[in-house]
Amino acid sequence: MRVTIRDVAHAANVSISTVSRVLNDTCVVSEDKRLLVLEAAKNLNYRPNPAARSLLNKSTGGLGVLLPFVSGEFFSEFLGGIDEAAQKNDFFLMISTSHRHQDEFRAAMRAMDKRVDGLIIMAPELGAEDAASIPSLDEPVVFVNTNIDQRPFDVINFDNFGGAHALTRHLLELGHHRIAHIKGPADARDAQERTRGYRMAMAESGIEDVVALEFQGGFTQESGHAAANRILQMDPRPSAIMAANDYSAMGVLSALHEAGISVPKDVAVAGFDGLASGQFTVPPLTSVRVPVRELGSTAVMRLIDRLHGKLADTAPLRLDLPVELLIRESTSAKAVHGRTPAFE
Amino acid sequence: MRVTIRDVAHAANVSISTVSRVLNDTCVVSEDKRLLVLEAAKNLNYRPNPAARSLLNKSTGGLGVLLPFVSGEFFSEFLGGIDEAAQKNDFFLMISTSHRHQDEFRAAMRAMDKRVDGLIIMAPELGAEDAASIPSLDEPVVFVNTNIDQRPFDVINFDNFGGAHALTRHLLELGHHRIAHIKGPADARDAQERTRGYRMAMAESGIEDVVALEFQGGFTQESGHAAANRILQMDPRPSAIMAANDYSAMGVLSALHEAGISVPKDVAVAGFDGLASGQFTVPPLTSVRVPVRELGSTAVMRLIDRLHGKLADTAPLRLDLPVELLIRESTSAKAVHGRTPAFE
DNA sequence: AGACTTCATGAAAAGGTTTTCAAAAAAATA
DNA sequence: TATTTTTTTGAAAACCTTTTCATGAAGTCT
Repeated sequence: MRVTIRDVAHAANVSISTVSRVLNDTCVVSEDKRLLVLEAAKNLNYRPNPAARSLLNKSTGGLGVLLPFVSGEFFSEFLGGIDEAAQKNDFFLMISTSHRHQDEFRAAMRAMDKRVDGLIIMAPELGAEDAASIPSLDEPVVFVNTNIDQRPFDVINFDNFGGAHALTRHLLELGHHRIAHIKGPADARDAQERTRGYRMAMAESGIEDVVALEFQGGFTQESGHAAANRILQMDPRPSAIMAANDYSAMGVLSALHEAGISVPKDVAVAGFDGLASGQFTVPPLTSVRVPVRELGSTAVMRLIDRLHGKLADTAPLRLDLPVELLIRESTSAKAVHGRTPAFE
Repeated sequence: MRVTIRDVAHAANVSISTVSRVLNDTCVVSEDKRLLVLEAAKNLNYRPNPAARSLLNKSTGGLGVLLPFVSGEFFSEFLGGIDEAAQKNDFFLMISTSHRHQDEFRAAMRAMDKRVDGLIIMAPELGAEDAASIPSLDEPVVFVNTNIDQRPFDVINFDNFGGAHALTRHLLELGHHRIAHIKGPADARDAQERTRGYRMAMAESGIEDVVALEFQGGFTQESGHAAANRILQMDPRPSAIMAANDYSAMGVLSALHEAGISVPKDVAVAGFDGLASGQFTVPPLTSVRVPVRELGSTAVMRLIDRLHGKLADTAPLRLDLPVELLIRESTSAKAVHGRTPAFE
């Protein structure tokens, strides 16, 4: 933090206003002074102080991203989509994690406040009552993968319900009746939607007593592994397991393998998210591809449109991105001896 | 950007100095005024402007992270380690990607400049000549997974050479002689080190003509897949393939599977990085675990120590984090019918 | 009680930039 | 040439804090 605009002005023998004008080319300045300034700035390695600048501008050129975790394939792809879109539009990125905790969430909000021009928030665990108590910020916010109804925010989600419904139907059509379901974190809205899709499909097939088939999980391999072991102890053993996400499903595969149970011959397994690594499990995992990368880029574009005032009096967005059923060998016995799912 | 410290001062009927003192509790102020200020600030929902603050302080409370990509298991875990350590120390995080491009790298450097107190840079493709031309910043920098010699920066790397050497020896000890090697990006220093380890181990075994066994890859599944197909056309076919990272190795597995070649019976396969998803490939992938999460947290801690001036006149750090050989079924035939690698 | 120290408080400067406003210089018009 | 218009330039205000300095009040000591 050394060389300032004054130094450049002095070196070029002009006023600081002129330097500012040249560097932002905001006005016409005579060619000779222009060159003088440019050279002085270069020689001194002058780099404007963004703090001073944004104090006037009231804009930082940054976007804030608040999400539960930063690692894991799901969040990582999401960030990739965000990063790409942000970079293309010359915004820098500030990133914070909540770990699904209220207090970390609030702390992150506070930290982002006024350091960025807008926020993208993914907080699936955010309930209606929490939402009401969100500290109000001055920046526009786009919520993703979050159920926020009562506030005038843009919201972009996946069609979790539809995906889970289609996936459950797929299992039913394969002839499965006793389909166990490993749920996601109890307070995560996306997980709840998936469970809702499962229940609906089951109910439509006339299978009512579904609660006994549901097991609590936590979107992690560990929880999937543990739940699978409990499922294996049920007396009429379920012939299929639908996990709320791919990580849980991988834990299930691992537990079944340890127990010497063949997939999908003895038990079919399905996940949710369509992670790339699902292609490489044994057997490759049936899942529902959610366009998580696209979610990131769409959110950025929407946010930037808001920032540019293009959407000044547009109604808040409610968008559910479509999902896609990925049928692989963990459910579809016929495919077991076929080739690996397409490798692109 | 509405309510300022003036408004609070006015509401509490004190001077702005007093408000500042209360909010930062930097001096003693009488209890009655203190309460008045606190209440006014709360009522008005006052949140200090970080730009104004850092203009005085010359500190932002942020760390910048510059890395090739933000998605993918490797970078994702790295970010996880960084995030955890940064959050614990109350630093926010600014993140940029270079995509291995010089110009994006420079743009990111410029964007970070003065917006953060220090930088963590991962730029494996940065050569000696590039390093010399790094735009000089005022903030301290810790380089990770980057070969920078001639500058007084802290540098933390993995023992890529040692890991590759050990992995190659493992294959040699299994009786393989014709071990093909799929290299990483030509300009990536970490990839070069891995190739060096491979060559050294081969040479030590008296295998000299190693160049014919080397194939160019790019750290991606696609490149591994393509290279494997070329390897399969060699006349005395190699009995083992050592890829420069796990993603390439997964591409290899995929190509071998398509060609109906059994792993490890016909061809043994090994990767590098020890990604979690390597547990789930068919068969599970032998690899070298690099402590990438730890790399992130170590870098943060080192950087924060520098910021606090604790290392004022300490010599720049040169640290190679130890790596660990992970032997799984893709190389070790005996394990093929054993159980899945430990699931924790 | 007087001199001196401690304490709480406010005024003002500083930090680095952008931008408004006015002045000066140059060009154009009569 | 005198006057008006246009163009270029610099001075200063503004942005929002923190911090130094000075002031006045309160407390302490002989």
